[in-house]
Amino acid sequence: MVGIVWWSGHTVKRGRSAGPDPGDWSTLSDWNRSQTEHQGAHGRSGRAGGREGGLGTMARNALRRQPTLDEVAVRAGVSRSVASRALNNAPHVSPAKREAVERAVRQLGYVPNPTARALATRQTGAAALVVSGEDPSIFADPFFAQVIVGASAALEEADLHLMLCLAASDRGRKRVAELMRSKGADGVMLMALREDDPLARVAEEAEMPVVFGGRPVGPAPRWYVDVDNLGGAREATEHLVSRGRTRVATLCGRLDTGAGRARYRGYRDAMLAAGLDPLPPREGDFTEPSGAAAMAALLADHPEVDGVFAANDNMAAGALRALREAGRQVPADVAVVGFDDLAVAGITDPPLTTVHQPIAALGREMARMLVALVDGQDPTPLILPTRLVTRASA
Amino acid sequence: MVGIVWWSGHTVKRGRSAGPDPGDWSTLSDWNRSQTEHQGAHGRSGRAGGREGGLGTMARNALRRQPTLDEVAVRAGVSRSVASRALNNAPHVSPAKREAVERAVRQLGYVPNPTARALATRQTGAAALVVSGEDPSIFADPFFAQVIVGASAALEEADLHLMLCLAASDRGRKRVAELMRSKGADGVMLMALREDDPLARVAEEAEMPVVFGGRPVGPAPRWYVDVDNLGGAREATEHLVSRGRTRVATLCGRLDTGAGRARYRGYRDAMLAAGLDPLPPREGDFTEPSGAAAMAALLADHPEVDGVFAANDNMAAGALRALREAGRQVPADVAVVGFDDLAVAGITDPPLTTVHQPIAALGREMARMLVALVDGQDPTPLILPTRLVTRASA
DNA sequence: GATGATCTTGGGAGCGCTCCCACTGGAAGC
DNA sequence: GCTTCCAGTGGGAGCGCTCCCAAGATCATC
Repeated sequence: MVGIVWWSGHTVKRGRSAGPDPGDWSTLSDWNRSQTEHQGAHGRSGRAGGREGGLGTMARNALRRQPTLDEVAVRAGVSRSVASRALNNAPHVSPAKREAVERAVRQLGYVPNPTARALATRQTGAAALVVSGEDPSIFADPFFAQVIVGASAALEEADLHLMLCLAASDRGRKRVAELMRSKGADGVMLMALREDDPLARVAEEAEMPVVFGGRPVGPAPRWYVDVDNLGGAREATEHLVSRGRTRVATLCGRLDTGAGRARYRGYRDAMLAAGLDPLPPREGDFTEPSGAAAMAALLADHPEVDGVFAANDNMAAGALRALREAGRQVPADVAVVGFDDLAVAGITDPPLTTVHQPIAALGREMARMLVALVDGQDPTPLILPTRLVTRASA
Repeated sequence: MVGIVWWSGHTVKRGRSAGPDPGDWSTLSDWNRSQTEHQGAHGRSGRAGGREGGLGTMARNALRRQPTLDEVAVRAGVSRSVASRALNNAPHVSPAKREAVERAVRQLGYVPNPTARALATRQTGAAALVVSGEDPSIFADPFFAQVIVGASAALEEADLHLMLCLAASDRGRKRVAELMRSKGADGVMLMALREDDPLARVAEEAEMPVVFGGRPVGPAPRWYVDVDNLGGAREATEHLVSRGRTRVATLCGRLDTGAGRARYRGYRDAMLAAGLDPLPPREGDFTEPSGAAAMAALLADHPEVDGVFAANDNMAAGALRALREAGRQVPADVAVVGFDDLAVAGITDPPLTTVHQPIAALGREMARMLVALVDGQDPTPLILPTRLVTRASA
């Protein structure tokens, strides 16, 4: 059996049958104690700290520690270099040794330590998805869940892990900034950035691969994936017009977001193209209550309205509720079109005609673009198509 | 200016004003090239690979590489040890030197390298949230988004990052297993595990802190956070009974999940306690369509039903739709109660009476429990209370 | 003023991996 | 037969940090 230096000067016998050695235990215990005392800036103490007086659990954990590549190499009768090459199936390894390494890996149950690998390669093997916004609950929108599903699948293909950062609080934003500056991830996907979000600048300064999800307001970033908000909104409005609606209004989303603005522009363009007067936008914040409020206000000011394009399904659902409460029939009196085609759209009464956007694809393409970027390629921005889904509301 | 060894035997001059040095550039370029050739098992090539012919960008990136703790120490005129202690505000550092280190950190824009720290401390600074299940789209349920919001906030307090793992595909499950075995995270939160999910065993074998979200079917794990499904379901059923409903059925969720089973049991208990006959459960899978289908089937077999407890809001929404299609009035003919109190519950027509469960709190408490575990404490399982929210449907 | 006790300090080993490089021996080319 | 080449190999430095330890500085105590 090989002797492995555990800490400076102390030796732990290894091998499956090696019995516990009191001397080593006390060493470990000392080490753990000092770990605990030296608790770092982040306020957590050492991992293996003194639960239930310690010896039993701690010693067991410590002795059964992960095998290292060195041990695999020894067992396979090769050098660490060869073992490493075999593991990463790199060239310059004879079939025999490759086989020996594989066997040793299996016997020892070896799993490479990703942290060590990350330190050596300067790649963390993780990509971060940052969702920015004041209110953490905006994230509760099922929209993000779908983005995540898509991104997760694409990252899985590239064998990257997904770190999720909800940059709502100041503290959260600071952590994201630090993550980027410290290169704690190989790349970042940035979503829902407001105008002048400082995180955009931090990302740039950190010179780290960044893909934007949704073109932010302002100058276009170099890499982004977006949905054809303009075209979708135009199509929605055209649909209302084609149904003979002439007094069509829009309940727009926050105009300091790219999507909110583009969807409003699409509405406006379509109205003008049809020779109709666009009504001034009613601004909401993409939530159901804001849609209901905007709709109520709209009805008060413009009772003659006969068609409504809402910036998303949540707001459309709110509009439907406000219309119901005002005694208007949908679509007979007022036709309503939403945007997103989330699950809600099928559940509302009446079911919502809405602009379908490929949300999971958005996530997937963001992730793929990021992977390409991390790989050193230079992908081009991408706009994903939308399509109108006709249901009962318009 | 200090000379820093870049790779073996080559030296790069450092400092803000150090001009580019052709010799070093070619070195870097060689290094990058070999990085690209040696692409590893994971199929991605070296990070800084040859985009746009290389020299410009690559050299700039490479030269402006992150300052290290050593450089901070040199600049502050102290040893690396002192710098490290100052940084982690550990004791045994004189105020003067502490100040000097802080200044150097500011001047250099130093950010500690989390990977190196992780390697040295054997703590990754990340916790994983694993969502298990065949279908990745189950994750699209807004439920998870809220769990994430809660967990994220709690992890933020402990300065841990959140890794999100959707263990849907075989590949995904394998990656999660490897993540656990390689200790790629300090702890894991496991959600939506089916009966006999192999990930549970892997987690145990990896001897890594694990908190279950929702008590899985089978023997209770040592650490879990759950919602009072039993009590909530009982309360929902009692509510229906108290409204004079006697032929009350349940549309239950998957009975191989802890929540599905507990909610069914709660219904059953309440019925028996009220001296009523529980109807055999109609099983769905927590989705809207499955709720509609189950409701339709129920109506076919038991047209006399006058009350329905659905295992969650999605299924309740489906039931509402099926009832509407069957021409039944809610709540006049059939009263409906859901479970979850998600956003849908307020949007359905009529709005849903439902059992509110503190989902964000579930995520938060899972994360807190995990942090405690990582800290070496031994927290006790937690059951969070539910409460009935009465709206129009029952 | 000598003897500890405590606080500060820097050196150095270690975390577990990757990758450069120098070296070997056999196949190919002349 | 001799170079030339290259697949195969192992040694060793390096990634950037933490933490042990021994030694020096400072202070209190008798």
